[in-house]
Amino acid sequence: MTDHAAVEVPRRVRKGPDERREQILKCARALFRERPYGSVSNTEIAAAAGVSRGLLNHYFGTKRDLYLAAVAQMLAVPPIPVPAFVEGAMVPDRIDQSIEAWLELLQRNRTTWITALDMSASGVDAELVEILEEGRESAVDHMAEVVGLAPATREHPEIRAAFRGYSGMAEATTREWLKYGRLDRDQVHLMLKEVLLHLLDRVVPQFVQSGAGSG
Amino acid sequence: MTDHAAVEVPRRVRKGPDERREQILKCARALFRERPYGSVSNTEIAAAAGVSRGLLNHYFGTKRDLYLAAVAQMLAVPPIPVPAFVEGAMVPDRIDQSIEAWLELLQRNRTTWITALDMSASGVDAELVEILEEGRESAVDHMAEVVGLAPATREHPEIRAAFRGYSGMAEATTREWLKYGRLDRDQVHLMLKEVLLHLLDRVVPQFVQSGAGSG
DNA sequence: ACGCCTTGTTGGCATAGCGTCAACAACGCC
DNA sequence: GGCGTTGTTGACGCTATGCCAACAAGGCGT
Repeated sequence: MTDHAAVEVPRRVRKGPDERREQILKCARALFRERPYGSVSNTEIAAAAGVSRGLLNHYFGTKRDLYLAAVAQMLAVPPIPVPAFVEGAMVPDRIDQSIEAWLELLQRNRTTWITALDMSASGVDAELVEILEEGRESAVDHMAEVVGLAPATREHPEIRAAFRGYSGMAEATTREWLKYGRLDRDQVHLMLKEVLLHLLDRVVPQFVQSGAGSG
Repeated sequence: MTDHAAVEVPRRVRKGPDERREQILKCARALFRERPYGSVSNTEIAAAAGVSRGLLNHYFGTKRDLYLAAVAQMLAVPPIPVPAFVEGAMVPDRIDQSIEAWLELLQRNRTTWITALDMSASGVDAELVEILEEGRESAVDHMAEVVGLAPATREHPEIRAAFRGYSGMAEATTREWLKYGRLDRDQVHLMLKEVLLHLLDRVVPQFVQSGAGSG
């Protein structure tokens, strides 16, 4: 048996705010990943974190805020593709490499990405939509960079919008691949590459032409 | 003052189950369209319908079921594009007409479509994902019909999957158009048409070729 | 080493929302 | 006109959230 007058482990361990915050977020993520918003109670999260329920409100205010924080953290990792920007390479090659790198990243973060694709929220919340939109926005930025149209997107919002449409296809396609297994990686690659090249070749020029003098 | 022995308007009006059901659903739709699930209370829905709260549970069981029923009704309208199947017409023309009809339909049901988009964007629980998937599925069926690949999709699941990817782009693109106004209708039309034709021309053949002997 | 002060942490309270159920009443029928 | 059917209600129990005052762990000055 242990020394009865020894270490005296305190029943409450006091941690710094940031550390505690992260610990709670970690447990919240794990639970929200598994079950929809409404079915996860604050009590449950607190128990998982070994913490009292009131502490969640202390750190995050409301349950929804905790949820949003957790979601934002989940989305923080996957949707940022690697640069793969090779100076002087031809656009098709850059696209090819970039798609390849992106798919590789997704495959490695498979489960994370899948949950990111269909997240468990119950109900449609404007703030949540906002967070998701921000994730796509950065994806679009990267894409514009890769294809060398970053300057053009600043001048032509339509091009940005077109890329957002494209990334909608990218999401749907990777879902077919990773979640449902109805496409394989090569097929996804082919489709994304073909469509992007075609967009650059046929669609973007027309957008630039028709809306040239706008603003 | 009124005749004290006259019409005797009954304080409770008794309606047939179907009629009452529809009435409640109508109010529920209106509220769920405006605000997220968690912020709409059953009490509120009942009040809007001029009905007691318990009646909602009587007709729909749980609040979630009522919500799902309302969502299913909202989605029932838009994702079913009109046939526009003209016998003997060339595929590009059929696509053109079909897209045109689809966009027209969406424009008329603008708000409904936007909420549908937000729902699929912010994810939701498994059941709701299921409902949304069903909507996409029928959209894919229709698309296959229009482009004359209905038989091929039965034999080649990859083609179906490719169409699902495409409809992901269609959703994202129409969101840019109707929700954010960053594309106009003609641009959406152009993009959808170009990409679909390109898919049929370059991608589908390769899918058929490489996976031909499967099954 | 002792005690004070800061602040991380807790438990209980008040409130709101959901699902259930027995009682009530409107409408059809004999 | 009485009676049975059934649409409809209001209250009850339970759970979950947000709030708040009390508590205590760890640092700091003396």
